[in-house]
Amino acid sequence: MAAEENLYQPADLESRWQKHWEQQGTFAMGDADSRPKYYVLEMFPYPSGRLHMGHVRNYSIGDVLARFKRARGCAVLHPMGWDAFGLPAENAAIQRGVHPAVWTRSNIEAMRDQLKRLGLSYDWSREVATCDPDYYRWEQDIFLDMLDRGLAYKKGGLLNWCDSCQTTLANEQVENGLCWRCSTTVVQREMEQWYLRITDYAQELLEGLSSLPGWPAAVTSQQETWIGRSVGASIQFELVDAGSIPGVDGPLEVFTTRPDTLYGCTFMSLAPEHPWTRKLAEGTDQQDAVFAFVDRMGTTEKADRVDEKTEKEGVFLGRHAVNPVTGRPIPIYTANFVLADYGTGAVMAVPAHDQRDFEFADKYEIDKVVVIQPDGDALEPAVMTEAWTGQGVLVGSGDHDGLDNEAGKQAIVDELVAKGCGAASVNYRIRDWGISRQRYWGSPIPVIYCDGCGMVPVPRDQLPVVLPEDVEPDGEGGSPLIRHEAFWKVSCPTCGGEARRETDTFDTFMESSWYFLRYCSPHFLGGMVDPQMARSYMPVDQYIGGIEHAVMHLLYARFYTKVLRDLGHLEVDEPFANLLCQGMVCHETYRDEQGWLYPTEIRFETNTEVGPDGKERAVRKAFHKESGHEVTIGRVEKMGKSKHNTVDPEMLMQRYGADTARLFCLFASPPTKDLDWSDSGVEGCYRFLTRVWRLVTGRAAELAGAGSPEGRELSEDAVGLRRRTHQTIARVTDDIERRMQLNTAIAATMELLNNIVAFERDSNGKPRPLEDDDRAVLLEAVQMLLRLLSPFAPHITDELWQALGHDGLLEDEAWPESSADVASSATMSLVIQVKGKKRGVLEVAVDASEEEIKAAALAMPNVQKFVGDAPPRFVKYIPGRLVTIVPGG
RNA sequence: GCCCGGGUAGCCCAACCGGUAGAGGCAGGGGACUUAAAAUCCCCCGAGUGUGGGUUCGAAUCCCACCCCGGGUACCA
Repeated sequence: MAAEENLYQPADLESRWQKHWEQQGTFAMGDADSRPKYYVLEMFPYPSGRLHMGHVRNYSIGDVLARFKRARGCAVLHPMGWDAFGLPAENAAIQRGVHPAVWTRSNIEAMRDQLKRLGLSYDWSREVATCDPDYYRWEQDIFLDMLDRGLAYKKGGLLNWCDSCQTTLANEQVENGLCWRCSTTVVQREMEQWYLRITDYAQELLEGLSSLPGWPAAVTSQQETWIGRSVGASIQFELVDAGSIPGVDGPLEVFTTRPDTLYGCTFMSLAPEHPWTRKLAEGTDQQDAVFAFVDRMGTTEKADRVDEKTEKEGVFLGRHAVNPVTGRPIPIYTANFVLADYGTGAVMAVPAHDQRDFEFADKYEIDKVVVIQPDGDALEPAVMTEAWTGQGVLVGSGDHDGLDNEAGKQAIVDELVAKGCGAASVNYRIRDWGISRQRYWGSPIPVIYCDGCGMVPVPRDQLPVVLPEDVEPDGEGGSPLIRHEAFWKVSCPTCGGEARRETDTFDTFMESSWYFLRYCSPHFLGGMVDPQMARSYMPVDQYIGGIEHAVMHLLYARFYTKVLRDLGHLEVDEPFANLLCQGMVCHETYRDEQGWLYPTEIRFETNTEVGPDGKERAVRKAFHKESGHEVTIGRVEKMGKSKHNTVDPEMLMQRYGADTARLFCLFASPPTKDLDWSDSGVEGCYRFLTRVWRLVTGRAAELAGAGSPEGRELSEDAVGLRRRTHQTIARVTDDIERRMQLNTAIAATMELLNNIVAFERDSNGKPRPLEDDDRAVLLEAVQMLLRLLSPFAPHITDELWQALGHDGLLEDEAWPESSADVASSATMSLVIQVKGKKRGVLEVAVDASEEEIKAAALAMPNVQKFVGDAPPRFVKYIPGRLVTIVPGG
């Protein structure tokens, strides 16, 4: 018997269907299509060579949506490509002697193969790889446009430098003072590099966030914080020795959000890096102290400098400025807590009303002047223990005394404007995007430096500037392009003289800032995107990826979109209408004295033990497979190499097949929440598919051609199954379309299977013989089960669909509609509550009137017992749910 | 510190607008099948929702205070 059974063997059938889809072009998308478009996009991967479980989860979510929308009649654009430039390729080259291009391309091959084996419904004809000159040439082209418009510029200054990556980093790419990629402490270096004027778009980037209700608040609020808009005033402070200080011309400018406290400003603080810090001190008797302090700050790590716990310290510069409203001279200091790159790098210090200034003034015995009195309190500088930063009424502020401090802000700004030494002003924390990288494996920056002509853009007809591949990264520091004479030695496009090419390459976030556009017309030769295709497909309707890019990729892509709109390449303001950030994939950790262990090295034992409460409970222990010793089961953490708590998707696919891998990633938790890996949970999903398989293959022959259940006189059980079938259609549809709650959609299909099995079994749990009517109902239920399951587990469902005698693909079947008539039942059960406590259940016809229901509820013996004789205070009917009664008396 | 999430059976999770706390899976127990085991099938057990208050006829859900976990951010003038 067993030998004849048709076993579920995913490996074989999955590759068969994948080939079939590819040959049929099932997921390819033509451009002339009258159906409504739906663009579903998952963040494209860096081609590391192997998928990890986070990828599987990310792409499975997107694939369900793509397949669902296709079934709902949309023209679905669902592309995939490769974020192919970047450091790991160079590191691999240095460590293993493989060229980055070779390494990257073979990784792409391997990962594309893995993606195909997952059965993801991509239109592979749109695949792009960012390291392809046909791709990055358009980035170079747009860069030249930005250069023309002044949106790209080069400047020197202090930059974030990662010594491990041997390159500069943009501000967004420094996380807690560490490199986002390798967690090395970032240091400051004086360098020249290219910038994009993202600050020109700061206000629009901020305002645009409110047009994105489909984005998680966690992301929009992070971007809002990053952009950091502050409203206040810029104020000029004249210097006491104005005009006689070499290198210092004009007043000292500050930005403040508290112009209302200006009368209380008793000193100023400059960042050690402020261009005037040394100049002001030069020649005064403070010179040596100041220079020593600035030097010391220069060698202090930024992370330590900006730690709030670091004591405030500084040095008097030996100079004074004039408070523009009081006319009093105030000392100028340099202070460690003043940031060079925020505002003007100089602050007006109001010790009575700013905690930092308060501490600083305490330490250096600087006057505190109270200019805001809180309601019902009289602040006295001598006895204050901390600054008053709250609201109050202005005092000691000349004509403004008595004003509420909020009104005082405007009043004092008005005074400054009248005096010509200040104005209302808005400041942003975001700074321009530094895009030069001193690395090889990236797109060349298309400019040339000529001694005679200066910086010269590479003429358009010479694009792309192709990254030479006859280069061997050696880890010597600096881009190897510097040592590649054939690359950098060029003649000047303007004068024909000897010139040098730029040898830095673009930040790889440049490529990922517009790849979603290239997918719209991946082979277009006239520009980065065919405007007509951009019009057809943009914006992305649903973008799916990790939240780690909240202020890197997602901000840059929004910026790029606005720039490209202004350059006439597209018409949308925002690239991604809806964003879903999937949760992390987590796994238990295991360790022994030697360190972390991989799950594959562990064997488990479960025993029941009697706990201290006398109850029996299961106790799970972990043992090292090889040595047999017990190992510690640690906490559940994000899967990662460092903790060894990874599960390889490849193993999973080989053992259970792609359908199970997909199903588990979607079933174990809702898409936006973290997913705890569980081997037994995977087994459960496999078991579910096996049950579906056995059910359908066991009944296929007799079900094929069983006909429709419509218009038949059905048994009660059959009506019940039809009802569950149609209820399930409605639930799964709603769970995917409106709620994006894929775990409960799958649970609903599991429930339907349970109902189907209960229907087709006899009292001994064996398949029972079926009448015609039952066969029709069963066929409908089974077909709906397959159709509903197909976005999640596309291979097995196609196979079983065929087994039921269908020639076409399930992918070509429309999504089913739930019939409200069939889904509803004739009666409903209502809970009857008395004073909020459940006292009975009433079975009534669904069309019973409210009066009938209330009367029936009150008539129930158990209800009467609790209601008593007095007329009830009130009786309320919650339709379809319950009747609640409050007794009178 | 501040800003987001999250705390529901032994575990992962449901409960959508305030209306019967349980859909689904795992684990556990029992039974059927088997020489036996695995697989399979059937049945069963199980929490009162982190804590303390409040609103309500009724709270996992709303309000207040607090605890724990995860993420982000942190001298931003």
